[in-house]
Amino acid sequence: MTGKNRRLQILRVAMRLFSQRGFRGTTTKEIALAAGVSEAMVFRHFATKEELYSAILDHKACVHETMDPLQVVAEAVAAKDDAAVFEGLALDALNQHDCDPEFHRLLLHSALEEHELAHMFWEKFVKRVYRTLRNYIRERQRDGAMRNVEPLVVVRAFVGMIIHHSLNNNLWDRKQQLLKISNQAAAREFTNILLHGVASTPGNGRGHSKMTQRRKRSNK
Amino acid sequence: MTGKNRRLQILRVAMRLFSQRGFRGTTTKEIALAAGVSEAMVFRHFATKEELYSAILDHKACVHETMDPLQVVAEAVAAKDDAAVFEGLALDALNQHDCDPEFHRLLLHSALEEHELAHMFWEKFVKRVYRTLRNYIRERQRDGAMRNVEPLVVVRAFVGMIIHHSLNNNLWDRKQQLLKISNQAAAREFTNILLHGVASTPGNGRGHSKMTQRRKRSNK
DNA sequence: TTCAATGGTAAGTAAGCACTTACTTCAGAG
DNA sequence: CTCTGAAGTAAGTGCTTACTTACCATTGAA
Repeated sequence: MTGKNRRLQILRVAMRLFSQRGFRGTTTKEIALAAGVSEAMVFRHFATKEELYSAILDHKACVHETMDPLQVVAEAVAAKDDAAVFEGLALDALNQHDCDPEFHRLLLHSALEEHELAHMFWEKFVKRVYRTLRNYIRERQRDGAMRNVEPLVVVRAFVGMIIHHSLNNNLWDRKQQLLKISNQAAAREFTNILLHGVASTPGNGRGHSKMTQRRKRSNK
Repeated sequence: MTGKNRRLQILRVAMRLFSQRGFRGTTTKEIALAAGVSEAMVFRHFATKEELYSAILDHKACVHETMDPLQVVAEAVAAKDDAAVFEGLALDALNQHDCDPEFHRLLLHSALEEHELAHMFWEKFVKRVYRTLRNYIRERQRDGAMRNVEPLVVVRAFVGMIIHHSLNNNLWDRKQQLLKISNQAAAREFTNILLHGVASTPGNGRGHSKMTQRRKRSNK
């Protein structure tokens, strides 16, 4: 087997094991065994265990940091079709999580271990998602299509529903005993709740309702 | 120092360390050092490291499994004041997470490591929360105060917002750079989104009166 | 005074860990 | 055929880990 292929194979095996047992919970011996080579081979390709970990994270993260979060629903954004925007995003995220649950676990592990990946992921991916979605919501608020809630709160609520649902399905309740629902249906329902939840109330035109003004900066 | 006190002290120290670095990431030596005793002392009180871990989890879990999730908002439930019910629950949960972030981390670690605590917590606490809230929502749907969404989806959406917000604040973004908001405000906004999101639509039922009287008592 | 119970430790041990060394095998270029 | 370089390994090395042993020191009741 060529060096490059071997390297990639070790990387993949290690990723699987790290996501299952965490960084500290996985030994280099296990990785070597699972890859069908000797431990020395692992260290020929990656100087240290830490470097192997970083290589995985870099490899995974670079996929995320290049893409535009709203790209997948670009035309819905252009058409200002809120339902299509949010439902599309939700569905995409849920599907992504389903077909790559390892990454989610890896991220959690690294957040708990305070590895820099967690920070990187936050900075390069999460922040951008929040920013982009906030801008979209702001625009729709100016259009009078949504009430004047702090956009970031709306983003958090929406992301919360989705991430929590995924976390449930592939960490806590893998058999979905508590709630079994297709990704399509989940995306639709969550979007429904959110959009009704932030819709401008009837007769409130541009969203400067009593209700939204009443509750600004209530405590000091 | 008496045996009982020492035991408790070791337990607390260990909990702190486990929540910071995970089970495998924490050595018995570190625990002993942090408790100001020798390693042998740790093993006098807890036969194995695993037993120490279990003791912590049992100790923590027993608090949760005895209490009724809706008890904290019992009178709001009786009065069918939806806003007070959900806002109260949200606020209570957020405050709980704030004053005991260790438990949240411990839970995540144990879920990732597939320790039985995670399963226990799910069975004995989460399931009950879901069941109780579902029943409440069902009742309010029969009252005509909420539209006919699958109640468990509503619960998941609501729990998702809250848990995700807490997770953000004490795992990913401890400085709250992305979104800084008081627990009161967060509870209020999330509840607002949810209740508007599932409110019965105009002309669809008899439930508007509740909706309009929702916010008589202002925030403090 | 004695002595057993209690709270505590210093100094282990065996296994496991990340990482290294010194070696073999073998395909292809000259 | 010979030589080179890359793929691969067996068998370490030294350190860390969970856990143990054998011992010390104080206390308070008999």
